[in-house]
Amino acid sequence: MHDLKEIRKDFSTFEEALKKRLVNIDLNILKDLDIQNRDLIQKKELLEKEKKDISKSKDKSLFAKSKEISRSIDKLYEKQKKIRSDLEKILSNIPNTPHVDVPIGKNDNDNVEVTRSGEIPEFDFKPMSHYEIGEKLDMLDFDLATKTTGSRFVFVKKKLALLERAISNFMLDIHITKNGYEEISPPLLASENSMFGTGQLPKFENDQFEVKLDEGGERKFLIPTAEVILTNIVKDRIIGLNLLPMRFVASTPCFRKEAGSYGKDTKGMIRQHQFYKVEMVSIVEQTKCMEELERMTNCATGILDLLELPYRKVILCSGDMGFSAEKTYDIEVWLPSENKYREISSCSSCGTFQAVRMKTRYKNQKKETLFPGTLNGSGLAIGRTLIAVMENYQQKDGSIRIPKVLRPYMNNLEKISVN
RNA sequence: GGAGAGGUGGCCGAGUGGUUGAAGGCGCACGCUUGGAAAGCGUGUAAAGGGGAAACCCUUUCAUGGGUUCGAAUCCCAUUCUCUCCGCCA
Repeated sequence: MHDLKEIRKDFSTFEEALKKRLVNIDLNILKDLDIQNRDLIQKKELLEKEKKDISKSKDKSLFAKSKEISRSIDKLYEKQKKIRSDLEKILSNIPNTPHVDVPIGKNDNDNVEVTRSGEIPEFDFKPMSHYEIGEKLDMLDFDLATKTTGSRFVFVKKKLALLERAISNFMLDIHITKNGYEEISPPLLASENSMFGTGQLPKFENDQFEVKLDEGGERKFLIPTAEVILTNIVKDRIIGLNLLPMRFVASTPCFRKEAGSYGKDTKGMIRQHQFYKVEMVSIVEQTKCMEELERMTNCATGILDLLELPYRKVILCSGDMGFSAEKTYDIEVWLPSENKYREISSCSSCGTFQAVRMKTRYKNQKKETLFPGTLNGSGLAIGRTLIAVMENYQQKDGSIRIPKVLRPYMNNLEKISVN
């Protein structure tokens, strides 16, 4: 969410920045409400002062008047409350503005490749897709998932399940021991308020799985990414400078409705309602976002380097970024069966956008209270890493070689084949 | 599910109708002390909103929302969250 005070300073610049995101929002309404709001606040405060003075004076002859003032204040307050909630409604639906580094564009066609890395494997046979490999090995079972649950779920079985677990543990270990992240095993449900904090709500409710706890309390949602729960660790808090930067990592299941992607990636486990992901989150001083974004992206690509998988790094254009992001790098891994790169990680700086929503602040050196920057990135999507390993390491006989770094996590298994 | 207790500043914790934004402690910052550190001593240290070029001023805030009152952290009601005990269960 944008800080109204900041927007107010320069409406036109803000409007320009928003245009880059191709959103159509009439800022005149916002401007107008803001003026009305402040006007009402001033009137109300004037009356409050008067009332306060009477109460302090303890002059009985003025008590009746004080009561009258109370009624006027109530009226003003009702009006102001309505306007403020209108303001907040508008503000909470405005996406973050793009950082100056971000290329202007409409959609993923306008994203810009930054680097490529790794060798694209060559096969002397036609490489199979991960689901062909998996089904032949009887280690991926989509039909079974359809039977027990429904579409867009999968059973991963036997050695492939072990491989999936190995990938998760391997990534976590690297981030914890080499990259300075604190390991967290978080709740998989998030409150409505937490979902608001990171920007999933109110705008993207259709993508979320809501869970009924029949408590009558606050609504709860299955996390679409651990970003939600890890970032909200600092919700409603003022953080001491000595605690920054904070870096958290968790490996969790993620749940998404994938509304609006009907017909997309229906085959295989590229796009599921449930998938595992290792997620990194950083909370940093607001001046250090770009620095941290580079660092975090390197943590993600570092995993692919170790797994010896070919990938490229892409910077998303203004029109393709997520709601809360100010700058995003996607990392795309090579998938032989599709003969193209597919997203395996997305690292974003949200600037102060989420901090404002979460009411997270920190004290800087000058003891000023400021909103920190928040960043999140996959390090990496586990399901898609599994796919990438299967496809890039596949052998003519339908077996899969195991990347060297994963073998210690799999009893030194070198190859997955039938039986 | 049954019974009870409680939500106060960055944190802990006093405070039961009138300068209480709120004692005390911890933490933090600065200064003194020291060869340097620790300890010790001294000083300072809430947030949000509004106004102002600024100094600064004003309003609000003791879980949330209502109520009583000229006046509420303090009294009443509702909601919510947390903790303890019992039951149930991984």
